[in-house]
Amino acid sequence: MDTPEKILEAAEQLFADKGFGATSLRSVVAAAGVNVAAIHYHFGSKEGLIRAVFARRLGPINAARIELLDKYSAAAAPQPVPVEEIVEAFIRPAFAITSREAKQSVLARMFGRLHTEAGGTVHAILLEEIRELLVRFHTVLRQTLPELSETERVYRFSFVISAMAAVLMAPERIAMLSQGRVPVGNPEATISYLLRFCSAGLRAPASDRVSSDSVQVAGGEPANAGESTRA
Amino acid sequence: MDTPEKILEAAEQLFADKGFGATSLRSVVAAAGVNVAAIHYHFGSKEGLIRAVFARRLGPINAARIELLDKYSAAAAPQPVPVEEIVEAFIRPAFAITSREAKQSVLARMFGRLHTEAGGTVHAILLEEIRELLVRFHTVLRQTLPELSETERVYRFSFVISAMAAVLMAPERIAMLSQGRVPVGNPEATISYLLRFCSAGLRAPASDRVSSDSVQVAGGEPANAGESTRA
DNA sequence: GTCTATAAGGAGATAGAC
DNA sequence: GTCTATCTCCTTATAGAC
Repeated sequence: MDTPEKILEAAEQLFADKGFGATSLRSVVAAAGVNVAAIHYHFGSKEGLIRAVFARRLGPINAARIELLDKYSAAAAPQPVPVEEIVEAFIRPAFAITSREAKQSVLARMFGRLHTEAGGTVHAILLEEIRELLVRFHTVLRQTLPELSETERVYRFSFVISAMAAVLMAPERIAMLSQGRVPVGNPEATISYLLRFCSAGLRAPASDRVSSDSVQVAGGEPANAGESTRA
Repeated sequence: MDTPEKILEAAEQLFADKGFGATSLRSVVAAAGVNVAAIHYHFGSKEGLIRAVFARRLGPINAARIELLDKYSAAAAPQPVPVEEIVEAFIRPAFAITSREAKQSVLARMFGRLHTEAGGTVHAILLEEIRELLVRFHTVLRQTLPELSETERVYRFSFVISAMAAVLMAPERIAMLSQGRVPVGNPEATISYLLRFCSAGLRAPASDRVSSDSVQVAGGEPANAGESTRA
């Protein structure tokens, strides 16, 4: 393993454990067994390192998301994609990378942190990377749930992201919430719980009246075609 | 306004904006217009300050949560409390404190941060303060949703907490997710969206088979009506 | 109680020898 | 490419005058 890779591995682990802001470059080089100057030589700055760590992982995950969504889209056409499949296409790839390797949940926790660590550089990096992805998912969701106002649809999908991100970031928090009574760590079970909860939540009857609210989106389809109150 | 209070106000604002770890005591004293040494004189340390900031706010919110839950509990007796009311009892008090004063969402964002800023001191402080509250809510939830396994029930309530915390912490993230198309800031609408989504999610058909896991509780509806098995 | 001054150390980043 | 040494800045915390 060459020096840049050693640094990336160590940084990933530390970012997952302590967060981006709280991880010092000095702790990274100590964990990687390389020199202090190596990070700046290879990545330029701390922000450059964070960016590189993500670039290595976020791409494949988002590609898998799009691939799954395309698959479900094709299978459902010309009907809208079922809610469950939209949610699964978004959630599963984020967990998939976890169960493959021994490192377990390091990646998952780092990505969870990416969603919850607000403000500043990190948030900007995330947004840059997933903007296109979100447009894609919202487009599909709009067809599946036309009875929701644009606003409520966006809120609901943000709830899905939040629930997923939180459980990715700190699976052990679940155990804490239950005073240790509940086992933790089975990714397949977690995915299943998330799918049930989020799908039902997305499909809940609309809260907004569908009226003046629907916002026209450039390049998107007209929102709120038929108004059906479906559970 | 005396010095300790000035410090608490300024700290609250900064913690909400930048997070606990990223807020330096120097920025707090600068914002409060007091001296560097004042914090240590009045609160002993940074951790002492964090603790004091929460002690001032978390108590009343959790008291309001319990009060609401008791009210709904009494109104429903001897039936289980409806899911919507359990969720509302948990969510509304966290937003209520927001809309009262001009400070707007400072408090809300700080509490959101409290939920999402994982690890270390802050998490320990939170857990200490809300342990009793969680036991109470889970007890009520167990009666309302006896068809869920204990594990799935705990997961689902953690999703509720996550969704709420995320929107409390960064309401502007919603706007970002939607490329700025969606307006933000109406607390009552946000509560309404959360209630719909979370209630439906909690009430979704069980994913787990109810076997050895479920803790038996008296007085529930039949379990697992129309269940389509999905991984 | 409040201030100035300062201690003691960690942060990110860089220059220059090898 | 990798190292040592160092710069500059910022952090928490404290000592002691007023």
